[in-house]
Amino acid sequence: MRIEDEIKQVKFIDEFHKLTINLLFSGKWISDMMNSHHKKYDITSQQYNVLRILRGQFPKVATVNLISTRMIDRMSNVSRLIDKLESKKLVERISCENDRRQVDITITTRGLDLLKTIDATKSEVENKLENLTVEEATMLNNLLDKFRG
Amino acid sequence: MRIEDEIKQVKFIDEFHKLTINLLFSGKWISDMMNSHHKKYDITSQQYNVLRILRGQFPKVATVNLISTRMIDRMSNVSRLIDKLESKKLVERISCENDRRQVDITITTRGLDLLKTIDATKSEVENKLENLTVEEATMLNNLLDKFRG
DNA sequence: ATTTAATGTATGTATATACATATATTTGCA
DNA sequence: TGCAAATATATGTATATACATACATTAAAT
Repeated sequence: MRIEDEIKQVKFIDEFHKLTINLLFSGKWISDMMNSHHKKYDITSQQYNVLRILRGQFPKVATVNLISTRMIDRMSNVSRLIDKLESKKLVERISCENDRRQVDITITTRGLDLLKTIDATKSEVENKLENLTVEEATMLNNLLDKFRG
Repeated sequence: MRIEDEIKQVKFIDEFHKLTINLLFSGKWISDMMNSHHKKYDITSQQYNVLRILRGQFPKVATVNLISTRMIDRMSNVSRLIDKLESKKLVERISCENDRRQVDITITTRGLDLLKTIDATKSEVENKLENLTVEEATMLNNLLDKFRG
């Protein structure tokens, strides 16, 4: 569906103006869909993202700092995000001995299982991906990277 | 900058997986930049968006309903957004006579002036747009529309 | 060695947001 | 006409988020 129909706007100043709105809209659109998928498993997309990062590190530990540099949606308070995951027993926090400021975080077996369950079910987003060919997806990726500079 | 460098992720399952992350990241990236631009003028991007919609209608009035169907980032409570704008005297609310459920909203002169000021200064986003040619922007727009289906 | 700066994490607080629900009014239909 | 459903907007509430700031620890400088 064309962006002008999505937001019922008939005219844009130019193709660039349209692009900023299209990017804002598409980003929100995809994040809403992912959120609704993750919500079925009682976590937020941010929490899911942290779990993915931790699985990528597993069995190595990760610090709060490392997590925040790798997050898609960087936020100031990763601590509270970890609080949530810890209370659900999806991650573990162990204070680091070498540098006592640091906190080492690992994903638990339960966390790994949850990820496996979530990833086993296809989200709406993944279905939408079928609208594009591999070539088109590659082109989109390159154009997005080029746009951000 | 390539998305893999932005979030320091080396491997993606495939080009589609990379695309979902790239879209999420790019959307957040652009919305953060716009937010910081709007913040200088003491409004949020959502409020800016509403003002733009109202200017598009001006001098006609707009209802809450019309505004919400045209918003980039649709939200449930446009009412409270209008509250904010009203208290800043950027919009006016007049209850509609024909249908007393409706509330007619118009942008004030002050609101129009603020928009003019904001749009006169180029945002970071607009500078970034120079990374792309018109052809590339058009291609991106088409690919985004096709992706959403 | 002692002070200062830098780093890593956590927290206080105000605001924003999502979601459910309420209120008022109008419409449609038995 | 009278009453249920639909529509338009507003509000209550829990949670999320941004932003500033605090705290503890380590590194650097003098």
